[in-house]
Amino acid sequence: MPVARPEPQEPRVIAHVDMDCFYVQVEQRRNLVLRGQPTAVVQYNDWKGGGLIAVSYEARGFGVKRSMRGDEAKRVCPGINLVQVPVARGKADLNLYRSAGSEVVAILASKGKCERASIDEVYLDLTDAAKEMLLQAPPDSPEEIFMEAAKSNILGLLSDAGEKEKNVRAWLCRSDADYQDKLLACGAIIVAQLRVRVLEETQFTCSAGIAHNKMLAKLVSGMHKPAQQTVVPSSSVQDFLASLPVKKMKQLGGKLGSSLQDDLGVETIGDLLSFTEDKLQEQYGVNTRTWLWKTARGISGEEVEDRLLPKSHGCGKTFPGPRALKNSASVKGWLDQLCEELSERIQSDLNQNKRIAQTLTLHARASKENERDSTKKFPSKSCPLRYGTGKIQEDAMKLFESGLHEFLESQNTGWSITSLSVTASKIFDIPSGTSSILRYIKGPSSAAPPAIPDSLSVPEDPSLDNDVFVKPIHEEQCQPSMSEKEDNNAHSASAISAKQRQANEEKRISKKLPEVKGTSSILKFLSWGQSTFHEKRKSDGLICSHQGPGSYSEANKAEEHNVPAEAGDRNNTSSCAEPSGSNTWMFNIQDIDPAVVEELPPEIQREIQGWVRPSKHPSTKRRGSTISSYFPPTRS
DNA sequence: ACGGCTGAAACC
DNA sequence: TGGTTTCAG
Repeated sequence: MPVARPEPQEPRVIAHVDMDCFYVQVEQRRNLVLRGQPTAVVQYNDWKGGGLIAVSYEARGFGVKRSMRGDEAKRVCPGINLVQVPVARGKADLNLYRSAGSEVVAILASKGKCERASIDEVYLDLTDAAKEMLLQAPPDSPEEIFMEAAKSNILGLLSDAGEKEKNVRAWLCRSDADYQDKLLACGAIIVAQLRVRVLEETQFTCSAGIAHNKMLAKLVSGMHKPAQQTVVPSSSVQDFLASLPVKKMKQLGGKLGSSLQDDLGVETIGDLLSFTEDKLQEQYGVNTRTWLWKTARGISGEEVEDRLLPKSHGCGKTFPGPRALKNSASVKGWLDQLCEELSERIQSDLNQNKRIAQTLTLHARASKENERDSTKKFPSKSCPLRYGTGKIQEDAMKLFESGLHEFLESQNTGWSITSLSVTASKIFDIPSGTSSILRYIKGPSSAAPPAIPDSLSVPEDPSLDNDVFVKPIHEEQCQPSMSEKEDNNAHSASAISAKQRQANEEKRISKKLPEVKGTSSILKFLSWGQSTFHEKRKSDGLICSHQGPGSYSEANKAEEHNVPAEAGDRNNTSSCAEPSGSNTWMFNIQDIDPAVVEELPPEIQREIQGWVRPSKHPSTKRRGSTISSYFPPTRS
């Protein structure tokens, strides 16, 4: 359900930039022969010619649509070029398009706050830049840029045939305009400039919408395509929305939009205006009602987030019909492939952007052998993410088994899996100055060395594959890791990540967030007597097993030693995949007593400082003896 | 037997 | 919270 946000009182200048048939453009840049030709990008050519995921404008002219099959597209447009998405590890590999998207983001982020909305879309908050331009009177922009801006489409600006560009020029610099329109005009010029730069530096064209909020900018960015931009002056909003079909509005393309049509007879956004809150009251919750009310009036307070990188990484594959997986071995095989890709991607994120993912989640779709249409769904499962391909594979398989067990409800029926996916989420920036901790996170085995002292290189260390105490590696021993230049899987240029990290760090401080939620790898530094703690699952909280002399088996023992919580202690712990028979306790990396830090090698001490802080974890409140020096009760 | 693969966000 | 659901492209 959409949620309305408070509207900033000051007028903003927001742009939404959308790449034109992006995957096609990426392929056309790789293979110039495809330029200007009817072209589509397709994945999996073996079944009915594969599914189209992007279509060039030439091909659209022939009636080729996204979500056609390759065969169908050939029928409609025999001359079409079908380019296949690269395949790696038996699945579509979108990295080529991801990094192309990053090229664009790096350019678009130069003029103001920039939010990566998807692989090929961004939002920009150009308010400051527009105000700045407005201070120079008259605004100075190169004629080349102004010419481009003059090609804008201005919503509500009536133009006699052939006079459009002249009228737009006039609109862009009319001196009697109100302040808001002047800001928008500057926004249009800035966006035109950015689009020219994108074209020059990447060879990609894009379209854009410029308005006072995200909703309106997004709404019009696709209105004139390709390679055009559209401006929404305040004065044209009412008329524009009045005739806009409800389904065109973002968030109303699905069930909510259908409900508005079917249940209330609302056909356009304008129709919504005649509905008072009372009438909507019977149908929808308060959030939806106020969102609808504001939306109908073109009001949207949603801010542009300062974020150039994705919040999660996922890889998945479907196994339709006869391809469904029916035994653990085949599931394991595919899961291994997916995890391999995921591991590679988060490793790139780590190396390039200094970000660590905390949670691994497994999703699957499944059906049971006999029950034709069991409504029962395969449950998602998650656990703390441990770096290293082998570990991810191992953990993912455990998550699968756990989910399968729950799915089957101890029935003895056969099953089949029709889709699998693994996702890495809860990604945090690593605070500057703590980067050497990364040496203890396993990197790609093919890693080549980077000799930069404070670099993020992650050396291969086979011992890290074992859940045992690992001695700190000295700087000299530091193996080189993958060079950043060779890392073509990377998500963004370091120029981006530096700027982004800076922004994130400021955000973190202002919000008083903890610097970093620790990665479980830190546990490797913590030993208790001759015991070793093994990281196990659960995101945020960690479930750890204890091995060594004097094993503790039951909750009461755990209590006695003030282990924060026994695994079954929390009502949702049962959803974790736990190794049967092992002793598991849950605690949080943030629960570590600062005293422990003193026992650690100085190098590590410095690293951990700032990571160790009181935990919010409710299950850590009990007080105990021995182990409390390691895992003190929370004060709070 | 399918649009496949991604991603974000709100709800409970 | 983690897990589910919705939406989008």
